[in-house]
Amino acid sequence: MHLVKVGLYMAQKTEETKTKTISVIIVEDFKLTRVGLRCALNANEDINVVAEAEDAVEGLKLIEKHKPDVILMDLGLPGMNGIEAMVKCKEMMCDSKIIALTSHDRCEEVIAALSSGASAYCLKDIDPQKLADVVRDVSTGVCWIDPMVAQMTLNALPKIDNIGFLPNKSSSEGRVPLTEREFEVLKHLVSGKSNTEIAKELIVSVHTAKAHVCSILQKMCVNDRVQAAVKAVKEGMV
Amino acid sequence: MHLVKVGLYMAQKTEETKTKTISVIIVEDFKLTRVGLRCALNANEDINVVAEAEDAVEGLKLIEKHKPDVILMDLGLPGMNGIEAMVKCKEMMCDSKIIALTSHDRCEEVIAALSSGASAYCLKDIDPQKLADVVRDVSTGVCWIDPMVAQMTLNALPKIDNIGFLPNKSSSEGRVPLTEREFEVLKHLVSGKSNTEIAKELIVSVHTAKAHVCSILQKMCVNDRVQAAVKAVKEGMV
DNA sequence: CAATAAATTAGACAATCGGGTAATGGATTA
DNA sequence: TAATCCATTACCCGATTGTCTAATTTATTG
Repeated sequence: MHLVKVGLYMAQKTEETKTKTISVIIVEDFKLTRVGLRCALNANEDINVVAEAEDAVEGLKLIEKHKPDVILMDLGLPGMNGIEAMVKCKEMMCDSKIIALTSHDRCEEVIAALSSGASAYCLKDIDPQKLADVVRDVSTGVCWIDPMVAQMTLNALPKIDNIGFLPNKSSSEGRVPLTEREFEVLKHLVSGKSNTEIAKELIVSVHTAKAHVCSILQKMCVNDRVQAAVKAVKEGMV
Repeated sequence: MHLVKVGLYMAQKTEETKTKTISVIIVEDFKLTRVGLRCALNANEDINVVAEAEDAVEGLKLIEKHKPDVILMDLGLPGMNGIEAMVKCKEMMCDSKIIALTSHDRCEEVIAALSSGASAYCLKDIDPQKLADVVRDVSTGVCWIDPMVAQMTLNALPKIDNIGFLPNKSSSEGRVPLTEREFEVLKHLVSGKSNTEIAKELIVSVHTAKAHVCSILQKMCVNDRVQAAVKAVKEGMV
């Protein structure tokens, strides 16, 4: 019975998600931990540790070079800490998902990490195989938070008055989705670039950039790029 | 390979928490969805759906009676909605972990659910086997959030000043604080108002508004109002 | 009291923005 | 095949933006 289940699960995995391996970069100062992480992850054939760094500066270089799917980031690094590194990472328009890894469970550290770009928070005593699962989850965009700190994270969320919460209203109804290209433009827009700069980045004319921005504004139902940027940030579109 | 992993994981579990199977209660108004959920979960021998309810009132009774490990709670219930039910659930000192289940991806709904007692947020198009994984995860206390809404949730977390995190850096050193008036202007700026509109709101001339904006940009070390707005939102200044 | 900072106003200027309209080629779909 | 959507480019035009210099008034602080 159990065998059947696992079999089914693997078969399903193979068809859907496991078409390519997940590339991972490890940023961790302790050599021993680094080796342990690498071994634990590389034991999974769908996960591939492509590089390792022992400090944030080196890590950022490797991240920019390899553009991995997932980054395992230790928070307690010498020099630039993991949180600063994550912020820098986001600034360089990096799409990699970040797993914050630490042995601490201080509330501020958890919140700081998650609000600075981490998609997951793991304590270092995590089961190695579980970590592999988290890597897979996070690579698809899931937010995963260790049991030890999950509650304090949830408590930190702003309480929303649930009056006026209407189950009837369908949200994404009249919403026109942005095209891929428009999303690219939106990212640059959010980073504060002018149309000219966006055009330069995407190697198109200013007219094209303007056309995309115009279209974005209409689809997002906003009047100017500031509103678009704020809405994008608040709704987590970028 | 996979078998070994499952074996190890279960062995570990057995010592700690999983001496018995995970009991689950489903609260969902659509009969068809209810059947689907039950089948998907009961196909796993370590998960046992002990009861089902089609509305919140009935659900709460069953929860009090069975005290399940995990509750699958639909948010769009008739009468008392899922969020109210979760609040009531916490009030009755219930230790069950709650998975919020919905097809909506509205930001307020997500935050409301997670801040009202849910440990996980799943969209209904989740893979059935994945849902079983989430049930296992959540039963150990993990916080799990669907990729579709993960980013917006993380963005809702309060931003913590991450400088000063390390013993090295002295925290808000070279930072010039905004004046009260400038904060007012910033708020309007973030809401996407033009200088003219800001001036009208504050009953000052456009020149004044512009002067404030100019000063804000310099103090925040950004080049334009878009960057200022994004930074303000990201750092939770507004 | 004097000095400093903040808020206010003004004029001017180059650059950018947002909204039109319109055309072309490529890809996908009906 | 025709229709549709997307990306691209172009031009025009009025409105807006960001920076500059410069001046006045009002608090606040030493």
